[in-house]
Amino acid sequence: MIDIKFIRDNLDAVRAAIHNKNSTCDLDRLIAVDDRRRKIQQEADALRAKSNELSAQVGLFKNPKSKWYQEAVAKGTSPDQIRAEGDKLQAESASIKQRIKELEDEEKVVAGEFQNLMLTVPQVPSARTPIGRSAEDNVEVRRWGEPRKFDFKPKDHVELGTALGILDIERGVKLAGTRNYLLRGAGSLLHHAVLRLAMDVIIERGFEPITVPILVRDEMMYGTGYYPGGEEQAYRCERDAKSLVGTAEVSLTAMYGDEILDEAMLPVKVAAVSTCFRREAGAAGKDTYGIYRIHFFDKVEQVVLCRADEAEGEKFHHEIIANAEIVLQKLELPYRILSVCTGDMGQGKVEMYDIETWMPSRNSYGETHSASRFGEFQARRLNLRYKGADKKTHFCHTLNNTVIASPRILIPILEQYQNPDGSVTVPNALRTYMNGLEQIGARTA
RNA sequence: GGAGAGGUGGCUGAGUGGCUUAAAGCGACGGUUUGCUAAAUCGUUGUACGGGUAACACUGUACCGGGGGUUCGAAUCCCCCCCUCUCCGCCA
Repeated sequence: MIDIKFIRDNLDAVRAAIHNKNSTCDLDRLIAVDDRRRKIQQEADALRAKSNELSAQVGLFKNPKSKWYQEAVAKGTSPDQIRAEGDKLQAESASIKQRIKELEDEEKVVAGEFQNLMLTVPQVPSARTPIGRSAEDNVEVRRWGEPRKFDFKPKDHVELGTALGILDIERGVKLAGTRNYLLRGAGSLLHHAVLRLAMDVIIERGFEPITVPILVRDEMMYGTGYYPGGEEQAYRCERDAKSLVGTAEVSLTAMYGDEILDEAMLPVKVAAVSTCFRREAGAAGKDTYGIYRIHFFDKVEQVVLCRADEAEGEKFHHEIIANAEIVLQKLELPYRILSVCTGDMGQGKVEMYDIETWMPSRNSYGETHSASRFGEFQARRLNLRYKGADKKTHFCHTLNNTVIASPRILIPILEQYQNPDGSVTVPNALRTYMNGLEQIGARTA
């Protein structure tokens, strides 16, 4: 959500954002509803003021203990006269109440529509964000590392993992349906090793590790911008009005919602490893092979809450991207960074970069990380604020990025590190997390 | 899951229908006093949305966990929900 005042003052910029982000937000309707909302408020406020005034008077007339009453009696006014006067005012008050009631009913309807429209207004993207319709218009920023050139016919991760007995998709599907899997033995160890490495890196970079709920109240989904619109993508537990998160970003970002932080607490840098649940509705038939697009996975996520300062937000954006790069570089996996275009970035984002890691079986880079900067979009929805040195409260700015998501990252690991005999060399950086294991499969001796 | 007790400003805590624009204290901020620290003393002290202004000032409304209701008038009475605590039961 962005500031209605900002919207009214920057109609052109918002209109452009709606167009460039392929948003269906009806800006004209929003402005019309807001106009009506303000009119109603003004009228109702005036009536309420009048009503309060009358009630105060009636109070004096009806309360024999009041100073006014006692003075009136002392002056010779009879209790009957006072009561009659009070009844008259009371009748007048009642008629005003009737009109207030009507206005309030309309206010409720209008405010509801206003809220719904406000939730659909996109954040204005940064000036350097490329304008485009879809993922095809994303712009590559830089690359690191060289994709491996194989002198034998490389296998894909499913062939490798199944033959090694570390990946069992069939039984995963038997248990839980399509897009499910089992990781076994060294596969499971590899999965945990990657997460441990990522946690160690992010902690070393100054982030507080936090264990968070992954089944959260729906309002956290609204607060972080996943709802409305993303309900189909999430597993909702309707009878509890809660949802399984698709990322720990939700819990980490909403953690301080409805609070006013001391500026000295900022920036808040937190990270969590959590299981992530995604229904992948609408993705039927897409990436059905292997463990690329699956219903559950584990992810180390990093979140920064900082002051409402554009430059500071940009600084932290670079920082959280660098954090993810450190992990990939430790794993010696080639990757590239994309500046995500307006049409592909999501309504709440100011700026977004994806990191794609080289996946031999796709003969291309595949998305493994996503780094977003939201400005105050999420903070406004979450009512997440801080008190600044200027004594005023401001909405925080929020950012987040993947540190590592597994098992998707196992795709490039298995495929890049495979050997001609079908074994897989364990990346150096992971060996300490796997009891020194150097190779999965064929004998090392 | 059962029974009970609660939820008031940054914090503690009064307030059971109208002299409450939420007492008092603490904290914070500002002034005075002071060789420094401490103490004393005086004052200020929330949020949101409107109106107003160049910006202040000023001003209206709402807010005592959330939402409804009763009433001319609700922190206070009624209903529903959420949360916390205590005891019991169950349990990794």
